[in-house]
Amino acid sequence: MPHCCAQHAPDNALANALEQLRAHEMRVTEPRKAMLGILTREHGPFSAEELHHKLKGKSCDVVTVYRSLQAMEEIGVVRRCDFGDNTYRYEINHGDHHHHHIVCRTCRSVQVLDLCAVGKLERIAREMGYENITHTLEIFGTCPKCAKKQVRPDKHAA
Amino acid sequence: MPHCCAQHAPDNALANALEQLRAHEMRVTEPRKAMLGILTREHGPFSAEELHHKLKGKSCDVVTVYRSLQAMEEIGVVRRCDFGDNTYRYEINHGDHHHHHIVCRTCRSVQVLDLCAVGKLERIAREMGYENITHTLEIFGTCPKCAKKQVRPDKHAA
DNA sequence: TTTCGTGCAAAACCTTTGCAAAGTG
DNA sequence: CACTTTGCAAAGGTTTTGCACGAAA
Repeated sequence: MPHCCAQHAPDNALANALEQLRAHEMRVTEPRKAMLGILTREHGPFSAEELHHKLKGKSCDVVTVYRSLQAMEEIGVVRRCDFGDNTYRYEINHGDHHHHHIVCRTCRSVQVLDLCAVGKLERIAREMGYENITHTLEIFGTCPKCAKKQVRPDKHAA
Repeated sequence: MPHCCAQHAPDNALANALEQLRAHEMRVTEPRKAMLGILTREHGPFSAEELHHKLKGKSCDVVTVYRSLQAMEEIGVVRRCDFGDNTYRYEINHGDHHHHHIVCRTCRSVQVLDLCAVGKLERIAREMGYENITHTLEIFGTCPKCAKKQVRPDKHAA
């Protein structure tokens, strides 16, 4: 997949992320570099388990993955997504240029929606005195494939 | 709190919800009536535990609360919110007229944002062939109160 | 009566925590 | 060297599952 702009090319994104760690007085460790390497190179949010699994060689404990993701989420290096299956997933946070997801209610497949229109809500929040504002937005639906083979489309439909 | 319109007055909302259960061939049981009574009368999303706690007298098992909420979410009677603390919370689903929340990153207080601007994204999803489309949108920030007494505002800031 | 919902108990699951050892700046 | 991060083991907490019983349509 070609990248929209230089800033989001894997290498730059990785360098950026590491820079953010330093800016927040966080240590740049092997596990963190490895995790961010994956998150900047591969696309699509991963759960802590999935990410840990991808670290095969230079493996570290799953706990470290959890802790790192949490720390990096707090400083905005990664973004946390909730796809409604009791498991949080993380993706690299490209700042302004972020997107959202459509999650199939049935097969849990994920597609990207490269558009965000939440500016109005964030502005209101800011006017209410909130700081460090972020948001999460996920869209759910039944994907075309699943809609077709649905046995009883109305039973579990909204 | 006065209600925006008759449709969202507690009694009507409750009747509506029960009607939706029947429309989906779901049984109208005591626990479900009680749960929906609370969800239509009291405001603010509740976790399964919280809801169960509010059922004191006509109590049922927590498991039933979990199962009912899940079932009612699937048919769109309630909406599930993720406030980033590993606990799902549910609120009655007023269909079109829904709102969103600002959650304080620090004290977890919640305020309502009575506005939704996700139409564009939902439209795109529909054009992609998705059906039964819904979404979740939560805004996070540090509330004014917490921003003031923050010891090291930059350490955990985005 | 047939199907769906509930209770109870137990499991599954993801995530967090404590503490000593190791690594980073 | 001071401070942060990691590993391991264990706990925590929420949510799910199985099965027999009870309730709704």
